[in-house]
Amino acid sequence: MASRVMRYRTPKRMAVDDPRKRLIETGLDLFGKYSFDGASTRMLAEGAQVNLAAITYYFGGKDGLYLAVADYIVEEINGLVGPCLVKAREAAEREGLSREQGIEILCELVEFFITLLLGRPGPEKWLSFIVREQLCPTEAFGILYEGFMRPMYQALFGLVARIMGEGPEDQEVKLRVIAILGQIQIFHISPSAVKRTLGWESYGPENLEAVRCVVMDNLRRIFSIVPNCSSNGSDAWTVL
Amino acid sequence: MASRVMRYRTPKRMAVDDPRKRLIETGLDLFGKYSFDGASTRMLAEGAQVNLAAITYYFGGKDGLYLAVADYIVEEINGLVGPCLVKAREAAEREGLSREQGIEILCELVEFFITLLLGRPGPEKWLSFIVREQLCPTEAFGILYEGFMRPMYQALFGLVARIMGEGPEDQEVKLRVIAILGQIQIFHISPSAVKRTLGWESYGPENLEAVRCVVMDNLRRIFSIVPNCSSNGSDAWTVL
DNA sequence: GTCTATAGTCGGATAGAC
DNA sequence: GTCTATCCGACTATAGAC
Repeated sequence: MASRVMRYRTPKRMAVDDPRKRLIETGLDLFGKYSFDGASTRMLAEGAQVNLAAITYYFGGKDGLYLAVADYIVEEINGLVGPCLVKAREAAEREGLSREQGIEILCELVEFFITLLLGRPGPEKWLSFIVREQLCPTEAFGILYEGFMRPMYQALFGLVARIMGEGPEDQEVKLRVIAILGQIQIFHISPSAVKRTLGWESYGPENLEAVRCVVMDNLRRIFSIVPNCSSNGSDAWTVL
Repeated sequence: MASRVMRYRTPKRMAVDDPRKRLIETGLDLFGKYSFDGASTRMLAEGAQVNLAAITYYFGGKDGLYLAVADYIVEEINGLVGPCLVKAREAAEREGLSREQGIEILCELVEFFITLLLGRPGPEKWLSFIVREQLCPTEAFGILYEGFMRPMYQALFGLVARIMGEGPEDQEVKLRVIAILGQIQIFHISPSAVKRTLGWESYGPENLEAVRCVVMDNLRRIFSIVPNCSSNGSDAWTVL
């Protein structure tokens, strides 16, 4: 993949103590925490324990580092969820896939997302960065959207369309998928409110299990029956 | 209410052309769009069409304006959702409230939230401000949380606890409420991704109706039956 | 590749006229 | 209350030694 950051100095290998990598990971942390303007080059250099001038040397400037962080997020996410999406795409096109099988694969996928996002310390940082780009999109948003959002949505749309017996471009399918992702997303995006409300200090294993349990249960309920949700006011329910 | 902003210059009335009010509304807009650091005092003054020195004069500085915006958001939200929360609290304590009645009131409440947040141009600005405070809480987060989040959560917990036949402090009740709010929240927090994915230019009336339809349907499905979601792995379903 | 020193810009706050 | 002018600190970027 011809990454954008390659326009500047590129090392042979990305070693653990590579100043380039340290800068990107510090950028992910600080841009996410404090926003682009809130994270100064001095903070970034100090956090990565590199010299101030290294930012310009490696990335051409603060903007370049910011875009490199976006590239980094895309690579990390695709590395982790890529195999799952392949599975989802394969299922969506499989001949004779039953509704139950489809739901089961969707459940596995959602469960994977929950564990991935809440279970480890890293991914919470991605979310802050991504959310800020959603609120006020810059050039980095295009990298994120085309890099992992579009493929992820497409895979989920295809699978859920299959479950609901609709086309992957069906609007209700898309809205249903987005709503489900919203249930997961809120636990990352509103950690302060969630923790304060629930009296949690952090997302420990038992808290993660409680979230997983409720979201998965909601998911199964939502797909147990699918209605005709047309805007003509019809409330007919059809069992597929 | 003894608002924090009252520590500085206070006008007799909050007129439409009041520079104080213009600054607060501009602050809401620009802090939400560009973050605290991203919105400079010069941008704020120009946006509100007041002199640069007015910020210090009225609010003691940029920080004071920021906190005043938080106070303003709390007042606006409470003015709009306050009556609904009263209704929810009343229902939660009503003698002989049936499960169906409880669900109906919950649906009305959620429907109100959806229309409120997606139907008008104003509230989307609150969300950006609030989300930024969630990602990186400052003193303003306490104002927001105590001002409207806690009361709102409490009211919803009480109602849903009643529907589920649990106490308002039950963890599953809380998680269920948060997940439902997540379904609504994602449409505000990820407008860029949602619009791009759905090919929407904005949240017009017909789009709003589509979102409402799916979220309300999910809501009814989730509460049609309530399972024992204990962590011992039991998958028993109990109809209440 | 790494570092220091510094240039040039822009930020928030303030003094003081009106 | 409103405005102009200005101070001072912090910021990003760069030149150039090593």
